[in-house]
Amino acid sequence: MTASGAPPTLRSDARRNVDRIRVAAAEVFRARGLSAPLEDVAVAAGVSKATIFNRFGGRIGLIDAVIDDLVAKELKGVIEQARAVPDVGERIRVYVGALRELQYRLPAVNGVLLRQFPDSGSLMDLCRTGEAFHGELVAQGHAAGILADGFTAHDLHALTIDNALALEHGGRPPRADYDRRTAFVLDGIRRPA
Amino acid sequence: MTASGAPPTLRSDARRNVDRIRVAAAEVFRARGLSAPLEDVAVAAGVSKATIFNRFGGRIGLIDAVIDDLVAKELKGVIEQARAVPDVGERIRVYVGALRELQYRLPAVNGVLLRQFPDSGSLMDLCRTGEAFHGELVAQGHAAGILADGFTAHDLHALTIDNALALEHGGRPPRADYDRRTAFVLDGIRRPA
DNA sequence: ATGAAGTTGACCACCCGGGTCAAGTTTCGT
DNA sequence: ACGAAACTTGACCCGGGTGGTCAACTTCAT
Repeated sequence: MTASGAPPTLRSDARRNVDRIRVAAAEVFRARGLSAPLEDVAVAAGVSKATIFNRFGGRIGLIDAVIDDLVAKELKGVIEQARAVPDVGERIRVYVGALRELQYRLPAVNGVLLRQFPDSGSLMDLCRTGEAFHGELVAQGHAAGILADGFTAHDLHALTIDNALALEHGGRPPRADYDRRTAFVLDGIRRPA
Repeated sequence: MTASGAPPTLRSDARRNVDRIRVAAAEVFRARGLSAPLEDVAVAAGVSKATIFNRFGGRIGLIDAVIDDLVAKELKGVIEQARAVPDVGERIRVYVGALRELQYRLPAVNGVLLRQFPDSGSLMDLCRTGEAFHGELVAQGHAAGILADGFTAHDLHALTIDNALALEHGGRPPRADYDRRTAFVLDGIRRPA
């Protein structure tokens, strides 16, 4: 049942503001993570903070409204990209590399991985999707015998979490350093030849 | 020249409080890191927060007063322990393992590695000591040809920093998981056979 | 033009920790 | 024992950041 108490259509100015806020939130969250001050989103949208509360109910509502275009598409893209790789070893390398690249490029994704807003259903769903794929990938890796003994899906997840924390609280290292370290990480989790 | 404006000796109650605060600070910092509320240190010492300011001037002074017994000894111990290992590969493994163990066991050490209080000279000195040893170790590792190509002292430092951030902001994983991941880290930075 | 929808700036509450100060308490020399 | 200096303390202020609210004003739609 649809809520019947609210008017079915918004007034034109309200609709315009909703759109502006969505766009602004996407920009601000993209660049500075999901914890960026709502005040800044409001300024970027050219509205007042109160309007965000009026239209979205708060940060969670706003995240739910933009997470799909912001993070879900990119993250799912990385997973699909990896799934398309036929060789298991290469698949794991592609996935870890692409995910780390995404974490570097899109701070918002770290908010998802870190479950920064457990009250956001869409965020938690997305996080679970990622985690499920980790399970899949690690199972395939062990089946093919190319992962280090004892390496678990949990370990893979911890890898991404630790990287998210490092980026979030430690800042981004130069890209070259970051990529080099990605290679060390990958070497550490594969079975020694 | 010694400051002549201040009385050379403290009154007995003041001396007692200084000792109590030092002990309490060591305990609290040890268990909860160098950012633990001074209020908590005061309570543990059975004095008021203001007394800490009277006696130590603030957090920095307090850190300077306890860092040696708290962290410096342990950290230098790890370095000496590693230096005593004859084989280079083993030396690196011992050092990384022992340092990670220390980071897990003693949150205060992470505050040092993260340079949480740049105004504390003793803290910064200690941090530099560690960094210098990293340089030494990596140079030896490359000379012996047992480190991965392109691995730098900076990378080793980043490894410890990232781990510090993960422990600080992500909490401690079960010990078994942590140790297993230590092994993956080590495998990732050594030259493939 | 009018009333409802919508917006807004200013405001409140909260939490947290660093830091300060007047007033009260303890020590110590005489 | 007593007075002054040393010392401690609770209560206070501050800044910084965030979620959230509301009366008054503006804009839209009919």
